[in-house]
Amino acid sequence: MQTLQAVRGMNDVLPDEAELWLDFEATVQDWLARYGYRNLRTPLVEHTALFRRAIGEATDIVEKEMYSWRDELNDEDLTLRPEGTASCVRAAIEHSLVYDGPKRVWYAGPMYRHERPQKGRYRQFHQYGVEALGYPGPDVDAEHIVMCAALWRELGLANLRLELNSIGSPEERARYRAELVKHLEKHHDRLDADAKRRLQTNPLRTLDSKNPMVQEVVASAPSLLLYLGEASLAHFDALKRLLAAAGIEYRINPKLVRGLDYYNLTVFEWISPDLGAQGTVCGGGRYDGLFAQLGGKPTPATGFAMGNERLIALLRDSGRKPSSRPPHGYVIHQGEGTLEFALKLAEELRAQNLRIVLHAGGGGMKSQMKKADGSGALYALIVGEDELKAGEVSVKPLRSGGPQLRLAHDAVANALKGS
RNA sequence: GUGACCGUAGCUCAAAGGUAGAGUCCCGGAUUGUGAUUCCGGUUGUUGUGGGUUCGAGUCCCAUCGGUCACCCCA
Repeated sequence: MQTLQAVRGMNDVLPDEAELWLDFEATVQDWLARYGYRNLRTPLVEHTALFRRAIGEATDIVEKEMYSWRDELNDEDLTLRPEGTASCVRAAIEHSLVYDGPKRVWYAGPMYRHERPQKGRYRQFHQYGVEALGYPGPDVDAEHIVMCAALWRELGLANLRLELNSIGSPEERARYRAELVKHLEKHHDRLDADAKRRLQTNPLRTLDSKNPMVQEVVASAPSLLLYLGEASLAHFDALKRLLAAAGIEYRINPKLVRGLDYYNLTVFEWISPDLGAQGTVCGGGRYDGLFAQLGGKPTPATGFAMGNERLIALLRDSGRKPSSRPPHGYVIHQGEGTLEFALKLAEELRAQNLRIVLHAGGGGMKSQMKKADGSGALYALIVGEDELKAGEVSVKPLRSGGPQLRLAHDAVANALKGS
């Protein structure tokens, strides 16, 4: 029979690696709590219309990357979420979450985009997302960037750089867009197919093209920053002042536009030089128009998301080992009636908050000792027929050179705790 | 979606068209109740899959699936 494999671009995380994930998740969740963010959980599946309206019809995500299907049972068009912000805003509107004031929330979980997998890019990937709903900024914009910097410090990631831009209001962007299209059309013969197609759909995306020829055309284009009005500039300046006061280094990148339509004003990305072509580990920005666009009351908001796979890859490459929690004891049993005793002993010890592995699967003394060693346990707890008769346990240290002791079964817990 | 490179034992890798191997891991034994070290022995497999060329294919060709990296895109 042909064996089945995981779906392309969707990966198993085996226990050795999963331990690093657990450490990462514990660090992130503790960090979120320290900033006063609360968890919001939304379904992985949403109506397709949500993403079409939130992310934008002309974006790559909506045009070609969504896992969408028609649920014939209900006559509904459904989609596996390609990102988390749209769901958060939908939930906030649906449950009037910001009715009694703004809210800080976070979400986590898998996202799905049908792209060709490569380093740092998978069809199922995982994000932590942070959203400040109902805050006009720029104070929370600064908070988000400052808290990112704190997390990188805590994770021991020193090599990340911050790129920052303001893309203004929709009106300012529309005026700029018209000028940019004029400029690009003057150099029409030097544009590649993508850039030509985007003239109609999404010309701003051409700004961060990697094609050298297109880059030359873009380099001579007017800067988006020149089209920002007074209010947008004031917001941007205030953010820059707050970052300077917090000692955050950044680089203004006027070509940073981001791929989702809902952004306005602040946009930013944290980028690692150590991840190849997919260097962005975290990105986000302000999306003041999204609530209204999804039918809610106009509500300012801002947020960002980080990619677990990419951050964990950096942790792994930096030599980070998962914190190990080896068993305190591995219970070996041999002889008539010893399993019953061993089972009770293991439960007693676990009730004392000790990590105890009870040997299963039979085998001789020697092979059980080997399993005890391989488990990483600090002690082998041996129950043979002699011990059974006396109600005792032989306790053998496996990691230190101490002597093997023979203890009453109810004295074992203290012996293990004392180590 | 496009391109380049790569698929051999659970893992890391050899075998330059002529009998598929090593290390590691795993299992057993060296005092029938004692691990990790040492010694001895043992299983590693439809060479990703399907075709083709050839007396003969792990090796060459085609297709397909998968991996890696890049384009594209973004977390």
